[in-house]
Amino acid sequence: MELLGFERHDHAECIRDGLRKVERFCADAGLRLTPARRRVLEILLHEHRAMGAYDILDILRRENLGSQPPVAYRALDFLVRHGFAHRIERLNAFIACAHPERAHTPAFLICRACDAVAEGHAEPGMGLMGQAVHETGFAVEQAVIEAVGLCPNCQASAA
Amino acid sequence: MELLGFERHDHAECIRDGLRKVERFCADAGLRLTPARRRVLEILLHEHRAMGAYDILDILRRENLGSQPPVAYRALDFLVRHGFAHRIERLNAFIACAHPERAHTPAFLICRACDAVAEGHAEPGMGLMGQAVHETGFAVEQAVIEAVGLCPNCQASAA
DNA sequence: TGATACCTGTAACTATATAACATATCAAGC
DNA sequence: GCTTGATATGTTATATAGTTACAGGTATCA
Repeated sequence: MELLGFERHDHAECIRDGLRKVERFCADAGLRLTPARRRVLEILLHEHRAMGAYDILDILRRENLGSQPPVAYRALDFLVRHGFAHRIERLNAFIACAHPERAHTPAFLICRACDAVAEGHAEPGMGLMGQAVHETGFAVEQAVIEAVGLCPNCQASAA
Repeated sequence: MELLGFERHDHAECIRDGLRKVERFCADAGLRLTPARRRVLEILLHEHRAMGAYDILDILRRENLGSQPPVAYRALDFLVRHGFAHRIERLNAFIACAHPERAHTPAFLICRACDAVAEGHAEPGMGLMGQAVHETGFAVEQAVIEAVGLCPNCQASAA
């Protein structure tokens, strides 16, 4: 499992890189990365945390990119559908994907103190669920794996 | 991983048994299983599926056990807090716990066709998340594991 | 250049969840 | 029994999250 999210990094480069990868992917796949969609992705990459649809909408509104909820939800739908962002069920929020270059089942570590979210990835049908799936014959199409707790930084602060 | 939910069973007995276990636990632990709480648990056991808070509230209303959202949410909070029910994040819904007798991390298999939900249990810190937790030092307090797909019955119907 | 598919704008609405505060009930110690 | 503190309930209002529906715009390609 690969992680990202609790460490410091060159964030400007990380945003540029994220955008570039998605632009590339869209160009190759014939997807339309329209201004609203691009801006929402940029916002998510920039904030680098899980954001509610209405938080995003507030920003879009200020920039005259739309004022009604569907604007945000449509852009988010697009990003999630194509794996450029993920929805965090536990938070009713969205976050840019940490490695959009390949398909994966994301697994999130959510810090309840600082709200940081780290994304790892898990093989579907592995570990925990693998056995259950095998026993019952359930056909998994999508998996939600989210852990809530304290990140290393907040554990240190608490102690 | 133990499963429950896609098979037929003696449901009347299953409700009685579920209630009895919780009554027993509350008596032992000095918890107050008040009429509203008891009734909500009974409803969840009876329906044997994930139900929204407002579905439950409708029933309570008909029975004069309360008419406003907090009535349902408080009862559900109590049940979830003590492990007698679980919240399914993916569905914004609640379901009676399949084995309230012992603490566990639930893992759900959610059928998108018939809405049945099967509950298994997972050791926290095992499998997928174990390695991530180890690598980062993240302290997991609670885990959400939910898979969406097709249950065996619905796969058969589809074919 | 017209058909088609896809994207956007906007109003209204539905669903889910919480805050706040007054009142009631319970259980323990005096 | 009475008081006290903790816990539970009733109720109004409000916050937050997400969808429907429909009119109109834009890109693409035959």
